[in-house]
Amino acid sequence: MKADRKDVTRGVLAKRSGVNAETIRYYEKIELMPEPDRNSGGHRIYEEVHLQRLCFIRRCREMGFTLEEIRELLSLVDREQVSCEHVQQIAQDHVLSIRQKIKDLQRMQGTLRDLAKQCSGENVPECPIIEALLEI
Amino acid sequence: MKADRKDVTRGVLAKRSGVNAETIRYYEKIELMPEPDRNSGGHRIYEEVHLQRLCFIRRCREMGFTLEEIRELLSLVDREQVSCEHVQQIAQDHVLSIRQKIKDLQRMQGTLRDLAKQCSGENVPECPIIEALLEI
DNA sequence: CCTTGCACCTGTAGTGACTACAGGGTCTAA
DNA sequence: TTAGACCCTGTAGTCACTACAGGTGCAAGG
Repeated sequence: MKADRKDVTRGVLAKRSGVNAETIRYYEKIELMPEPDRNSGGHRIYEEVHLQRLCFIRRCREMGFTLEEIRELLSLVDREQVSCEHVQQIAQDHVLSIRQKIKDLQRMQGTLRDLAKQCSGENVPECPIIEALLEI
Repeated sequence: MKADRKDVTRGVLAKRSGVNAETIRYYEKIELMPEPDRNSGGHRIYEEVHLQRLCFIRRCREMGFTLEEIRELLSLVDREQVSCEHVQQIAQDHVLSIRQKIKDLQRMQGTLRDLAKQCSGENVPECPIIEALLEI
């Protein structure tokens, strides 16, 4: 297979998918992406199916799914055994964990704001934030 | 220095501070915690000041500060150059990054709920969540 | 005094999800 | 033809821990 100027190389796939080129190699290594064909020079040449799969992964990552969760979703797709029931279970679990993270962050924000309220913010050498944090 | 049943060993410090015993060793290695004295058998023996510092670190971690941010806060304390101005700047930056994280998570949650709404959740072999994620 | 068993010691490797590098080879446009 | 952009490989680094292996110290019970 000779090189062709229209070949989708790793860099091109990276740009089209919005996934870093090194990350694509990483996904291949951990077997989240299949090995593509190579041209005569050993360069990876991708097909449309790779782009679709990579975009799927990117979107899932944007929604905070872990790679293992994505692996599970992809295995349903690969085995053509997608069922609403199963997918919705995974999605629901994920929503719950997001909700917990939001709660945790809101608590942090609250505590930090309470502390900052006691603090003048002026250039004085005694800070109530530090004092509070140092109390045993 | 002989061993003493009242000595604060690493395990005792771990319990009192709520920080994992291995983590204490890690904090020492990265020079966030100072090296304590050792008894004749080579075991670490901690003082009150270590407990205070470790609790400070734990509280900061609970508020989501990175170890590098904590290092900065601690260096102010160590140099006795705490100023409200500086501390409040660090705290404010941190509040902003927390707020951004909350926003990101809320967006995720929204998208995921929109997707899930289109999904019956029944045991059917075509899931609109997957379909949507697969679209290029 | 001796033994048992827990806590401690050290250094190192693993986690997740990448990212960056070194030291080479390939490809393309001027 | 050649410069330089891209690609190849394997490996090491990131963050904040956590877990392990293989050995030593210590306190309490018999």
